[in-house]
Amino acid sequence: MSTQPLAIARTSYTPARSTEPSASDEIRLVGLTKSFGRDQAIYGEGDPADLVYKVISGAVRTFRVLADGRRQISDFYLPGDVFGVELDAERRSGAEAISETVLLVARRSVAEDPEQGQSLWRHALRQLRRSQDQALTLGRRSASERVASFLLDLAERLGGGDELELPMSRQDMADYLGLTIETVSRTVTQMQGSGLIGLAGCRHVRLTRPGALAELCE
Amino acid sequence: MSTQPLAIARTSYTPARSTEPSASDEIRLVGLTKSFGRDQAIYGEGDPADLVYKVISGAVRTFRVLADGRRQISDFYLPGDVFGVELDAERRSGAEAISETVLLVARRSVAEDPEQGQSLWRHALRQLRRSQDQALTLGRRSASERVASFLLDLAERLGGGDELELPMSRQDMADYLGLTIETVSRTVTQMQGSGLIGLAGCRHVRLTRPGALAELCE
DNA sequence: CGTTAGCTTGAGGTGCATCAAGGGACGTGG
DNA sequence: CCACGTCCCTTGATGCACCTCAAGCTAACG
Repeated sequence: MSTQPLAIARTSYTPARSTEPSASDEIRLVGLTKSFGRDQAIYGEGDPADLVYKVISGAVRTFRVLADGRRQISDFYLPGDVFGVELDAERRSGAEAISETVLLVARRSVAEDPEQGQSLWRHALRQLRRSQDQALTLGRRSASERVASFLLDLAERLGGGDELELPMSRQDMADYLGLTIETVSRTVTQMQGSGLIGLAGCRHVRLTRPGALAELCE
Repeated sequence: MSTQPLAIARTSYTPARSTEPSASDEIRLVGLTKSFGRDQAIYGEGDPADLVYKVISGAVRTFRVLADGRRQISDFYLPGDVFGVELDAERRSGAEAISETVLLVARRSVAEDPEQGQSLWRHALRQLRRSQDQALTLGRRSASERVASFLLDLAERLGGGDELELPMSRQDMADYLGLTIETVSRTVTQMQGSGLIGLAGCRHVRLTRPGALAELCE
């Protein structure tokens, strides 16, 4: 749980607007901004799905849990990413802030506006592609292959450099990759040992041999 | 490979039209029908993605393969299902007929027609939901839980009865569930032994205790 | 009635999970 | 400024679920 008491979500009453250039693929959202503390729930499974979100700052995880508590993280959302678009009226997964996070909140109808053109189904297809990539990883890759593909994907999403700050804990990585926290930790340590990556604190990673990492993923 | 020499795809030059009632969720396609033999490729990874398909009869698998041949089946498509809608101009996965199959083939632009309204993004979101379900299964469920959820899902898609004919081989099931063929076979045999299912030939399954199967999946 | 492709079954190995301690960083209070 | 607690990460020892390797078996088909 959070080290600080969970903040009540703070809603800014200054109307905000998504600032991205309106490339055809960008979903334009208009709404309010809202802040969330670490580990704070944004919505839960079964909640009404009448809002959509765009990450302004921070990071978000969406996830499903089985009855006995096993958790699978569906995806992580970083600044600029849109999440919360659902097929039905109810949430099929939960969403939580990973760290102190600011979101742009819009009514679902804004995203579904026909004015948006192709952007909504292109968004859905991008999500689908990511989910299918994840399924390939979960179904057919070894632990080190999973971690390698995760680091490469994250590095690219965070700007493409060879140095990155992990926004999430080892437990989150494990629940995304279908592993245990111990296996993730051991795998990262081994990668450091074999010179594939460098660590400066457990959250700061440098990809020293990105080519070798990519080979691991084929 | 196929027992019979792979048939050249037979194209019917009778214009055909998808016959479903135009519920808001149905993608209406107009095109030609085309037949494929067992294990025949419909398209391969990297092919131009300018066509979309609807299954008229038979069954289809889409899949990705790693460099060393490991294969992950993304999904199976049954009569009435639409597949082949892609984000980019190139296929990111391959598609093959599982058995003798007839498809309705349409230009991609037909599916992307704004006239279709919400049906396209609703289709993409349904696919996404299925893929996320699969990710939960691959990441967090045991072999018997995987097989149980697979059988329940398939039974529902095939009409909801408690008796079903598996359209695919054990190998296909294994590659969808992230297991080996041996583990799938053993699991099915055990389920028969414990009275959860009945088998009449390896392709014909009766769900004798669907409730118990559902409990396995939580 | 032989051939073959796919399924099942068995024996043994292994990659990752589980269980259990130890760090190390950070914040809090004395 | 240092003692102390807490949370998270790491490391070690052991176990097991599933994989691998290797035969058999069954059914469909020529």
